[in-house]
Parts: sequence; structure tokens; C-alpha cells
Amino acid sequence: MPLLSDSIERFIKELMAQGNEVSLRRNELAQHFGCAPSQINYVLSTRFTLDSGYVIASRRGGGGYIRVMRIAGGGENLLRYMACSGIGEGISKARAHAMINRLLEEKTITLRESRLMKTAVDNCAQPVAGLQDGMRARILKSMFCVLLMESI
Amino acid sequence: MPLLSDSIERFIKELMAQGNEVSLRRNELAQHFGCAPSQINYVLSTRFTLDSGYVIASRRGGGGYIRVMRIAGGGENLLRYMACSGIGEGISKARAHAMINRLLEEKTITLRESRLMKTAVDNCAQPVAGLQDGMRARILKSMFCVLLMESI
DNA sequence: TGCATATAAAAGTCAAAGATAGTCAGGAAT
DNA sequence: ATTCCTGACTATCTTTGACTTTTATATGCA
Repeated sequence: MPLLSDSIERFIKELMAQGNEVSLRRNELAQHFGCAPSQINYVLSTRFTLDSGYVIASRRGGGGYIRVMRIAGGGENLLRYMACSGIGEGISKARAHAMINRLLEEKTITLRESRLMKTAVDNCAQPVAGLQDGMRARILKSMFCVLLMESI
Repeated sequence: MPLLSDSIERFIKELMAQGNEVSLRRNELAQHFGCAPSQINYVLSTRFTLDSGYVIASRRGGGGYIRVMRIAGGGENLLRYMACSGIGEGISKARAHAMINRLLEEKTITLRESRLMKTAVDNCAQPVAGLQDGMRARILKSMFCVLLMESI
């Protein structure tokens, strides 16, 4: 008897065979496999991670969905390496900036993009009052300011 | 089956295709979509917000109406407004996305930039193990993945 | 006529119900 | 020991309906 998680993983990957994206209803999928809905979350969070090249987006409420996207671009490129292997569970500010600079030198990103990325990693790493909303506000503001500087 | 709210949103935006303003009768519109009149208010208050560049004016009583107006103009002024007045000490995910979408529609930022910004605000607001380095790693990874992704 | 009041015709508000998805602790299986 | 799986609880998004407020118009009366 194959593992439930493996079956669900394979099923989702088959759905994605055409195209790099698929949209799921969590409850439907759970019913199809006769398991708890939260099992789907388990599979997604263990088998469709950023590190393994997937991005998940979802929405709750009526008309809710889970979208699984596969990151394109096979093998060799620098970005892929950086995204998948170059960062572990944690990274210093210095290393983050170094990686961003490297992408800029390779012309993989623009100057503006590099500045947006740097301000995001710089500002995300300090604690802030009003936890979630406060952090969001700080990062967003810092990015707006980057754009504003650029436009002057 | 597309979501009712989405259909109504699209319908209103199509009506506005010519010109930056449209006038509606709430009850007529509700009847057209076979829904409760208050549904229209819901759509207006979630999809036609100030952050996303709309202003609503209305009048009750006989001859009542709802007028939806699109605020024109992007660039430096919009950025300055958003950076200075648009965000307080905290901001929700929904508002942050609305503002970023608006910048995109006004062509003040590119699609790629909008995706980088969204992923930064989305990922900065969840707790993470290994506080500072962990947060930096997650944001950086998520931004690298945006760059890798062909389509969202 | 001119004013006050009633009636009708809008639109607004808000809380509750419905419809999804997410989280997390803990037991089960390997 | 680690990975798998579930269920209870939480969070978010949509839709509705009962009730309120506002405005225009009709009616009645001095």
C-alpha cells in the first residue's frame, strides 16, 4: 500500500504535467483521497516547498483555491542555484547583499530591482511593534521610498 | 462557476472602460446578477477601494445612484502619497496588495517589480524560526523564486 | 399657496451564516 | 526517531437579510 502522501504528491504532479501550474480545491482533493483536508496541507508543505522548486498561493472563503506553481528554468542557472541551494535556513545581511549584487552584475535583475530586494531583506530582519501589520508597513514603506528615490 | 463578486467587479470595470467614471443603480445591478443589493456594497468596499485607486460617491432616496470614479495618475506623486500618507504604523496584506496593484496599473512599476514587492510583504509577516537570519532567508528565497517564475 | 407630514424609493450598515483554507498538537505508523 | 495523518480550532472570504438612514414626491391642511 503506497503512502497516502506519495499518492497525493504524484496526483498533483500529474495534474501539472501540462503547464507549470494547477489549481486545486482542498476539500475536493481530500475527499478524492478519503483523507482529512489538512493532509493536503501536509503534502504541500513537505513536497512542494520553495527549495524543491514550487510556490503555493491560496485563498480561503467562498471560491477558495490552492494554486501550485512550478518554478521554470531547469538546472544550471545561477538564480536557480541561489534559490534552491544557496540559502539555507538563515542568511546574513552581508551574504544576502552579495547574492543580490551578483545577480545585478549578471544583469539578471535591474538596479531598481536590486534596491527593492536589498531594502526588503534589510528591513525584514529587525523586530517591530505591531507585529505583522507593522512589519508589512515598514517593508512596504521602505520599498516605496526606494522607488521614489529612483524617480527623482 | 466564477465567483459572484468577481463577476460584478468585472462588469463594473467594463462599464468604466470608456472614461474614468460610471453611474450605477444598486438595485438594478443586484437584480441583473440575481443577488442581494448589499452584495453590491460588498464588492465596492472590497474591490473599489481608495488604495486601489477608486472613489465612490452615492445618493439615497428617489433618483439615488452610486458613482464609481477612477483616480488617474501615477508616478512620483502617487508614490509620495503612498509612502507618506498611505501607510500608517501598520497595514493589512489586502491593502498592501491593492496599493502595489495600483502602481502596476499606473505603470509606475513593472510586473516583475510588483511581484517582488508582493512576495516581500507576504512573507515578512509570518513568524519564522531563527528570527533575523531566518526571516532574511525566507524573503530572499521568495524573491528569487519570483524571478524564476515564468508566470504567476 | 406654502408648509408639514406621510409615503415611497433609493442606498447603507452590520451581524450571522456559509464556504473555504491554515495551524498545530498529538497519536499512529514505519 | 522520524515521518505520516487526523481532528479540533482558527482565520478569511463571500453572501444574505433584517434593519436603518436619506431623499424625493405626494398629500393634506391652514
